[in-house]
Amino acid sequence: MYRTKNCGELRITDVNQSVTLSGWVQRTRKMGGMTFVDLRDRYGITQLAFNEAVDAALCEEANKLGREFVIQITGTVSERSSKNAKIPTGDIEIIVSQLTVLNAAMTPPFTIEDNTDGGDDIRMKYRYLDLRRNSVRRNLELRHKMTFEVRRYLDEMGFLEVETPVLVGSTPEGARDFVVPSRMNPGQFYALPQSPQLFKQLLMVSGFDRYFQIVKCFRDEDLRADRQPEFTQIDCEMSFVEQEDVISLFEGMAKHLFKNIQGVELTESFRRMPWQEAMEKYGSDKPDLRFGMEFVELMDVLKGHGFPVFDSAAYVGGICAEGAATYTRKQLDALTDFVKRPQIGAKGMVYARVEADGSVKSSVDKFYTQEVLQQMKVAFGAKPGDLILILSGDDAMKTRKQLCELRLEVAEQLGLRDKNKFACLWVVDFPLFEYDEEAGRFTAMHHPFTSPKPEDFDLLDTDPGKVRANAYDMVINGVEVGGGSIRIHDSALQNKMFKLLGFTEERAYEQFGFLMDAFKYGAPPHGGLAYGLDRWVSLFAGLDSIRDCIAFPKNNSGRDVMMDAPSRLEQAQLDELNLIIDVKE
RNA sequence: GGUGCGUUAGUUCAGUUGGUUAGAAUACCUGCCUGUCACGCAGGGGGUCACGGGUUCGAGUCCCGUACGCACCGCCA
Repeated sequence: MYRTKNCGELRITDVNQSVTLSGWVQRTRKMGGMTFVDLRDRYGITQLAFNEAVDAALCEEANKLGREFVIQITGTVSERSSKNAKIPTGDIEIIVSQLTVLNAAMTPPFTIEDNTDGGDDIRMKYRYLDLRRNSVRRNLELRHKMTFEVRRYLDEMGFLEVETPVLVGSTPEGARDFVVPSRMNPGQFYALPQSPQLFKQLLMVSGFDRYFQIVKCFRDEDLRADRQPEFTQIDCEMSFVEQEDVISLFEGMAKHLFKNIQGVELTESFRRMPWQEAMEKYGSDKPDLRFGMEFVELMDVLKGHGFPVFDSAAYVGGICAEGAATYTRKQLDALTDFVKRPQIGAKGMVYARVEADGSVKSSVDKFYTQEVLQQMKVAFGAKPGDLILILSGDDAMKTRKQLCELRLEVAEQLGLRDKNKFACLWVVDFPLFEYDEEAGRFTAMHHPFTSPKPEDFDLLDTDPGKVRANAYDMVINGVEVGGGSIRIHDSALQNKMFKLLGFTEERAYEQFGFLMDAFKYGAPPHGGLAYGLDRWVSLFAGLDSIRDCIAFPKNNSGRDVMMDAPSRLEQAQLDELNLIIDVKE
């Protein structure tokens, strides 16, 4: 037997027990005739003690142990003469009588400690060593706990977990597909699913009623800190439901997770915000509501006073940062540079500070009377000590997005984006379509199976851009953790959608014929939602990147640097797949 | 496809105005040390300054290009 106890469970009450432990050598400390070894496994650290005076040969063996050696020991649990209050096993140590080296280890390229000396790159290359560290291991434990609680909740609610295929057909809409060549069908390819969307809708037609799946999804798009090419969704679908039913059940799941994972009891209903309002007040469809700083539109107040930038603008708006009048010129210049970065693209930034006497001092004082500036102050409800920041531009939507970036940056600087605080909301009433300038046509904002709101049906023919969808996103702290919609279950309406999206009838049938056929055989009204597991775990763990809660993530270029994938194929393999590679070097 | 930042010891980084032998911390090795737990003390080894080109009497340092990494924009129904 390799072990009778693990390295995290022995306590003072276990003294005098004989135990066998196995694990990794975290560190050895030689103190003359005494040698201490910290033995680690995933449960904790237990100190081993060797005494030269008692067994010189054994002590000599212990002195030869290197970091990360895998060893097995047998000994007696003993009370320490000097205890370590910092670790749970700190009251005891093992007086070792037997030591076996199960496997020696090379010196690891970085230290396996909470505060490792390793950078991201090297940690990813030796991810199996990185995973030995507490911080990374804890993230995976949290992930496990979350999927466990999700299954518990959904099972209680009568949901059935059904697996759907990973080798599916490619569809042109949406993100790029990862494709897999078919050996048995020369020249043909499978795609990896971007989501099990069609399958879960078909399961509703099949009468499965309440389905879920914790499932890998694949999108061949550029990566970000919160985007991996393969990621995990908690994918759900329900029959005979309206938007309200879906929202209420999955708000319940969110609350279940908050309670059982975070220990936070959320009693109030999540706030609902129409998409239109989110865009106007926060310049984003996923606003961070941990703090205020709502946009205030200033067209009426500031236009027509001779400041050319504002006079010619399509949008003038600002935010009020409470108590930020202490910002120095240098800090304000830095903020101006921030919004002028190419990624954000603002032309400039105007600031106005409310002085102790209530007067307003602005960077564009010469254009405005104190009276106008006071009107502005009133519009924000600003107090002495507050700082007003204003952006303007020719494109209202773009300017709002710039103001959104500024709002988040200022909040970050003021410490308002507290990782231990959570602000949950539903963004609802998304537009059904958005206009794609490049393609010169409407595309589905959510996906082509999303149903329009019945009261907007008439607009489908007259003004598609104004049609609102039965779609909803759950947003926590500015992170879109999930989203869904009530689907179309009527083949005529689905046909109409495809037509509006620029599909010919033949093309629509070729791509989605099976779905339209299915709708003709008795499809129940249905709808659902998918949560992004990786993002949600990151949120709960306070991580900056979803990579930290994925055991073996891809790097920025979509590579697995550990196994060095993707890689070239052997010619024989290419031949078998009927593939000719033509890479332009 | 684009923008910004970065690449120096096993690792994390510093390296001034371009100037002699490129440093620190940590890790590693050796010795000392009987209650350490980030042990301590003494000593030691360890460098293709990412790669290619250019400027210069002289380049880790300046310029151009390439590769790689990170963040972001586009993209992500």
